[in-house]
Amino acid sequence: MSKAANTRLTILQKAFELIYSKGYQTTSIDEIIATTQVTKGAFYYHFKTKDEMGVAIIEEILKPTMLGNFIKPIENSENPIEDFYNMISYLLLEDPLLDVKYGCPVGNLTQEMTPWNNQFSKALSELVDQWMLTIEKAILRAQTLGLIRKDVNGQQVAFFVMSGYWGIRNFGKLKDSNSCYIVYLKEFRNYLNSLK
Amino acid sequence: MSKAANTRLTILQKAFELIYSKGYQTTSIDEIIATTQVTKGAFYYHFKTKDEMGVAIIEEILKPTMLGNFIKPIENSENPIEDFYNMISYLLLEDPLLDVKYGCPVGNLTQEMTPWNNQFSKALSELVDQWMLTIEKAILRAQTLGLIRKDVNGQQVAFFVMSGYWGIRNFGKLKDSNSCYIVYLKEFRNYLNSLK
DNA sequence: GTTATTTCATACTAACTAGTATTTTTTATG
DNA sequence: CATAAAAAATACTAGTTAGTATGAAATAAC
Repeated sequence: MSKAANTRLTILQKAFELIYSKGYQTTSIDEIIATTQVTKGAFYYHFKTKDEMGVAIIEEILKPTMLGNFIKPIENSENPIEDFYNMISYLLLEDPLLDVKYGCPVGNLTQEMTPWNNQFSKALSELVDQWMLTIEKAILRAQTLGLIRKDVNGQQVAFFVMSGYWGIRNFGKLKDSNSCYIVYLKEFRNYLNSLK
Repeated sequence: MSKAANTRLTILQKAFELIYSKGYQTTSIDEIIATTQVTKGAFYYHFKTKDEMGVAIIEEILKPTMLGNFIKPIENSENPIEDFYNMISYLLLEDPLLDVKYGCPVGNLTQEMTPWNNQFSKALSELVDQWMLTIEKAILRAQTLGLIRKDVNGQQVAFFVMSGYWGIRNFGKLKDSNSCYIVYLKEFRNYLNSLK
C-alpha cells in the first residue's frame, strides 16, 4: 500500500473508533488529526469535508466488515435458525470490535445522521438492505429444506430480527451491562423456535 | 400557572421539539432562545446548564407523557396481547407527537447521551424500567387469566418487545417511510400470538 | 536529474458554542 | 406605596468548530 493510501486508511480507522465511542458530531477533526498524528493539510487533501470522510467510513470500513463477517457467512447457510442465533449472539457478546456501552456503529450513525444527511442515509441504507436481503434469502432456503414453516414471511422476519438487534444494543448502551443481552437472547431463541 | 413557570415550560417544550428533530448536541441554546423568544438571561435563570435543561425535559416532559399515555393504560389491562399490539401500533402509526423520520425521542436521547452523561442515563433508565415493569406485570396478569402460556417469561418478553420497538423506530428513521412499520407490526402480531 | 504532480505542513479565519456579568424590569409582600 | 426578591434583558467572553490559503516536501514521469 502506498504511503498516501496508508494515511488515508489510518484516518478512516481511527476516526471510526472515535466516532463509534463518542458520536459523529462530537468527534472533531482536530481530535481526529491529533490521535492520528496526521496534519490538517493531509486530512483535507484526502477528504474535501468531514461528511465526505464520514461516508467513506461507511463505504470503506463498515460495509466490507459487515459483508465479510455477517453477510457472506449467512449466504450459504444450511441451518439459518442456528446461524441467525449465532450471528446475533456473536455480535452481542463476542465481537471484539464492539463494546456494550457504545452500541451498534451502524445503528448509532443511523440515529445521529438521518434525516439530516442524505449521503449517510443512502450508504447506511444500502448496508442494511444487503443484510436484510441475505436474511430473507436464508429463510427461503430454510423453508425449502423444511426447517422453517412455509407460512413464515421472510421479509417480516428480517425486519423483526434486525429491529430487535438494534433495539437491544441501544438498551445495552443504556444499562452498560451484558446481562440484558443474555435475557434478550433467551427470548430471541424462543422466537426463532416459533418459526419452525 | 405563574408567568415564570410558563416560560420555563415553554423552554422545555420547544427545546424538546428541537432536540427530538435535530438531536441534543446539535441543538444550541441560541437556537432554543430564538424559537422560544426567551432571552439568554431568562434561560439561565431557569436552568444552570444546558444539561440541566436536558434532564428536566426527561423528567418533566417525557416521563409524564409516557406514564399517562403508555404505562397507566397497560397497568390494568385485561387483555395484554391486544393492548401491547395497540400500544406499539399507536406509537408507530398514530401518535401525533412522533414522526417517522425522527424516531423515538427516548431512544434517540439514549443513543446520543449514554455513556457520556450519567444524569441522562439515570433519568432515561428510570423511565424505561417503569415501562418494562408494567409490561412484565401485564404478562403475569394475562397468565393468571389464561391468555398467555405459563412457561412464558415476562421479563424476556418485555425486553423483546421494547427492543423491537426501539429498533424499528431507528429503521423507520433510516427509510423515512411508514411501510416498514406495517411489515414490522405483522410479525409483531405473529410473535404475540406465539405467546398464547 | 529536472520537472510536474501528488502529498503533506503551518498558520490562519469566520462562525458558532456554552456560559457569565451586570443591569433592568416585573412581581410578591409588608 | 415601598421594598425586597424573583425574573428577565443585554452585552460580553473564552474556547471550539469546520474549513482555507499558501507554501514546502515527497514522489513519479520523463
